[in-house]
Amino acid sequence: MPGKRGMRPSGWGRKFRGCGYRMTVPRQAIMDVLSGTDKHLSAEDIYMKVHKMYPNVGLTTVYRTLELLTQMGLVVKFDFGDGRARYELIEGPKSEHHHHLICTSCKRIIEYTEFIDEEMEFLKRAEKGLSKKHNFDIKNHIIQFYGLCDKCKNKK
Amino acid sequence: MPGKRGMRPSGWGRKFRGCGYRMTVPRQAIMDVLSGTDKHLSAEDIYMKVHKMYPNVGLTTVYRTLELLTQMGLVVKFDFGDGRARYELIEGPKSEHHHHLICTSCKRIIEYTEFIDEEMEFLKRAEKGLSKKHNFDIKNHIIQFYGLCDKCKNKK
DNA sequence: TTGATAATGGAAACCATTTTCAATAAGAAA
DNA sequence: TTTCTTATTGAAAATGGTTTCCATTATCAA
Repeated sequence: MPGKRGMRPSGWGRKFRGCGYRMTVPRQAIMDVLSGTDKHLSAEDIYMKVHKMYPNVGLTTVYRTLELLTQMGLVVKFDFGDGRARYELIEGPKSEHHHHLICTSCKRIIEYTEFIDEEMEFLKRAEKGLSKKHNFDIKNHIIQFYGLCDKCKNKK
Repeated sequence: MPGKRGMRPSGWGRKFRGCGYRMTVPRQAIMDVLSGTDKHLSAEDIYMKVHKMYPNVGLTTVYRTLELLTQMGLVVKFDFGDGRARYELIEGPKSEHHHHLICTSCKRIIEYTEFIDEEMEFLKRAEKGLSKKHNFDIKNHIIQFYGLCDKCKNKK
């Protein structure tokens, strides 16, 4: 007889309730999708994946939930310049801390996970200083490099 | 009789032509606006400023020019999550290298210029390594910190 | 000065995201 | 377990920043 009386509350449920929100089927489904991928998904991507299991969950709810998660600091919202936002769980089991190179010519996105150690060192100091000076509670960050990818730099 | 035969070509004109583009009145006006501010302006902001001097320049042209400048690597395009992009000249006379803190609750943007020295050190190494490994020609970067500003962290 | 064509502007189209609102469901209280 | 308050939802419509279309104009090399 595992568990004490009904189902073990999902870790996410606790998190939602802790912030004063309710845990619902659509929200659970969206969390499942987000924590089951290591890619940066658009709202529509997530909607389609959720839709397979729960066809009655609407796109509107996906947007609303993503906004909520972003505000709660659980999700990062990226803009790669192609007109639709991408979302990533900040610390999923599959996720690895990474950043992006963005080609300003062909809009290609390259992920990289190198130099995270050096980055950490710099960020630790910067975050500490910025938190104090601006009285700002830093929860997350993004770093994006812009330039020309190997294909585009040799064109023209 | 200053200059040699007509006007000295604007530095920007040379830059445009060097990339195979023409220098035009709207483009010059947009460059003037961009290099005359130290703020991150939206396309509409720029359009309105240009409009005062050249009322016949259209918003479409502003968008097109900003896209061109971004591709040329002269301008950075920011997304602060409020539904409209912001643009900044990378090295204007008034501009100082800086980044942003973004409050995920009230969407407030705080600019900071501190820790640029430490940043430089980290970036120099990262850029060198990333350029080599991914054969990517890095021209620019953005760093954004997300979290709660002083007002929002004490709410609720 | 001329001519090829890049650039422009206004209107219409696009499309990701948000708003509206009546119906539903989560979960605290009884 | 049932009740009740109200947060949440879904579908459709609205929004609004950005792009596309296309006929006209302007740049600049020859």
